[in-house]
Amino acid sequence: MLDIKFIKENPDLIKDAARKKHIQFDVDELLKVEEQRVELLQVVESHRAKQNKITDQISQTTDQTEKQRLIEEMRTFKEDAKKNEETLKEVIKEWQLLMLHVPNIPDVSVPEGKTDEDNQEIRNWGEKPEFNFEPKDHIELMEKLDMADFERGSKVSGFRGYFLKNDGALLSFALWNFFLDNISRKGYTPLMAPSIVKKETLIGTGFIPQHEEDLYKIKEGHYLSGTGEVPTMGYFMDEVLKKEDLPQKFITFSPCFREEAGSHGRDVKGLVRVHEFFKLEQVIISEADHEQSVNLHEEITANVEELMKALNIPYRVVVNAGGDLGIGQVKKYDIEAWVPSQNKYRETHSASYFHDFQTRRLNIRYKDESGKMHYAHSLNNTAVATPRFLVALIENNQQEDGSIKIPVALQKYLGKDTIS
RNA sequence: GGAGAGAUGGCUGAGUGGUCGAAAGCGCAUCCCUGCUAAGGAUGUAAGGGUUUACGCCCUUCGAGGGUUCGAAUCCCUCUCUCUCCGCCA
Repeated sequence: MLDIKFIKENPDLIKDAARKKHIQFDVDELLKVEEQRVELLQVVESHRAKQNKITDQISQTTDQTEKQRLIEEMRTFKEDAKKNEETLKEVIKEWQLLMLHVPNIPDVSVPEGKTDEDNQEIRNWGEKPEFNFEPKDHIELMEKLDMADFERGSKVSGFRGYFLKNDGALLSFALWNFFLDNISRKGYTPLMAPSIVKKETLIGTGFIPQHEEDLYKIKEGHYLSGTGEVPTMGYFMDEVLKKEDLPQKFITFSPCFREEAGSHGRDVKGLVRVHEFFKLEQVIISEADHEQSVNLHEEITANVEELMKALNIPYRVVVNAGGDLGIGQVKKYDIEAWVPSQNKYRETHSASYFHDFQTRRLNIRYKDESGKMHYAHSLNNTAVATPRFLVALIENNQQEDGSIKIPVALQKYLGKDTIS
């Protein structure tokens, strides 16, 4: 959500934001409704002011006849206002719905483009492994080593179901601990967050109304969150924070659930795209300062790159094109790990910042030194998402005999140097 | 699942039909006193919105939504959440 004043003063910026993000939004329609809203508001408010005045008179009048007369007067006076009050309510409803669809302004450095194919690589790291044998994909590798069971996964859970078994399970725990350890050490507060979340948190973070179809709805008003970002942002919903307590940095662990609506033909096998997975997510609530947001965005990206390097997984960082940004994102980097079996980089992490888009919807504010209220800024990035991350880890470290070499940094977390 | 209690400003907490946007305390801000990193005193201090060059004026908000009433923090209904006791349970 953006400030309506800002929208009124900069309609062209909104138009351009919608264009760049390839989002349909009619700013003029909103401005028309806004005009109606203010106009009606003034009529209704002046009527209410009069009403309040008479009410005061009634309470102060000692003359009983006069009192009765005023009360009679109020009865008819109230009737007159009813219609305007009701119209105003409807206009506000319409206004609120439109406001939820106003896209946030993408940063000037965000490249033009419609889809993730237009994302631009800004750097890459690591040597793509050269195998002197035919590399296998993670499915084959994991099944051979009894690390995963996909057949029973779909028997029990259905499409995209999976079991992780033996070292497949242990490797997941090792990764979680590795990332949690290293990132919490940087001052991020470990948090285990609920996955069952209320609708407000999803509206607040921008997943509803835009992506409701990708959420599992479990009962009226309750959903399974697709990311720890949602409950972590909800953590401070409707709160006023102290400036000196910012930034708040979290490393959140949570199960994540995604319908994957509209992606039925993609990544149908294996662990790349599943309905339920686990994620450690970095979430930051910071001061309302663009420069600080930018710096923290680089920080949460660097946190991951550092650990990718420690795990010796070749990756690249792309800056996402306008069309690949969510409605609230100002800028986004994806970190993509090299996947040998597919001979391409696949997204394993996604780092974005939102300015006050989410905090405005969630009503997360802080007071500065002069006592002025501000909506905070928010950012987030994946730390590690399993089982998808296993794909890159396993495939890049496979040996000719089908065993998996464990990167040195991870060995102490798994307790061995090879899976065989 | 059964029974009961509750939800008030940044926080704690009074307030059961008009004088309440709301006592008191804490916290915070400014000033005074003191002169040593203590204590005391004074004043101020909710948010959002409309309007205004500005001072200001006005509207809304006491968990959410409806209702009763000339008038609701206060009465009624629905919902959400919290707490206590019982039951069940990893």
